[in-house]
Amino acid sequence: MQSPYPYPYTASNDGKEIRLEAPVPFSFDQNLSYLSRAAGESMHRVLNGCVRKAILVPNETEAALIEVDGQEDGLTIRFLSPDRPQAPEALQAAADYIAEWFDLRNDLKPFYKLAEHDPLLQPTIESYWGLRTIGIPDLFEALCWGIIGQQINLPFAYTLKRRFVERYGEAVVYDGESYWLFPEPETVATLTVEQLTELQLTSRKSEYLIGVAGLIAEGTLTKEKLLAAGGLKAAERMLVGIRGIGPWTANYVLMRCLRSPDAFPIDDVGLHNAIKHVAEMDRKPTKDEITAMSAEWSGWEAYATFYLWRLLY
DNA sequence: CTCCAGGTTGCGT
DNA sequence: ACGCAACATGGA
Repeated sequence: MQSPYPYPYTASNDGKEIRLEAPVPFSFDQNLSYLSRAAGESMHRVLNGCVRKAILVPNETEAALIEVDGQEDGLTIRFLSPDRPQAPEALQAAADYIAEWFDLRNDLKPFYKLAEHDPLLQPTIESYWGLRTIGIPDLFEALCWGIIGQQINLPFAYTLKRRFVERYGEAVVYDGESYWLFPEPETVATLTVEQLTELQLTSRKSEYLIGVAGLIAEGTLTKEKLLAAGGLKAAERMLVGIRGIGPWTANYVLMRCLRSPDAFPIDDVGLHNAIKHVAEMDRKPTKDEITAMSAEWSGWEAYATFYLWRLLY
């Protein structure tokens, strides 16, 4: 795991738009298609071939609403709100957010090379050429989403997230639509279990969310500490030590937030179903079978998982 | 009605 | 270390 560098961008003359180059393989359409797939998603909105999302930028009290458009070789990010030229820090923050969101810092060519010769992955790289693991750059959001999604079906998980976000988050309103910011850990840390069970989260998940919020609010748990832990396994141990975070959630977060290409949520039932489907099995694979099938994915388990998920979701 | 969902904990062998 | 009930509710 490497520490992130400022992602390069070029700014337009009006100071409201930036352009990022994307490394090959990249397809904006594939990534937009992924972002469009979940009707219940509350953290972004796909409109007219673009995706809109509210983000926080440094030195501003007001959240920004950005619109991301793209082509085969890059992305364009426009500030819709506030509608004025942006400070360089805000432009850089948007560039870095998008680079994390679309995983522009990982070079996928080695994954494509190994996938070409892999019976399970070969069909996926043809169908989804240029798809990147769409991320969840905010650590608290990634952990909450992992916890909320534990052991329930995906549509219900989206419903619970929406209730949580719309109750405890803040919104930027634009064109009559609300664009939500994820609730702050400082806010969630002070909630009671009852305030979350009202939303139909289980009392256990409510405890987990409040606990994780506290760890992040007090600075005990940060992305920087996870990145500095000393590799994937050390970061995983750090996460699994937290109540409510098991191996699945830890690897899910390492994959979608810390951008570890070798994170591997091997217990994931969606992965099991995808393998059953693509390998034309009449039952789900055992853990040992998955270990055998994934032996050649070494270093790219996260991408293999994400591409296989795409077959089902 | 039954079974399964993008699992984890805590307690029992 | 490994097995297993409990958690709780929605959707097929």
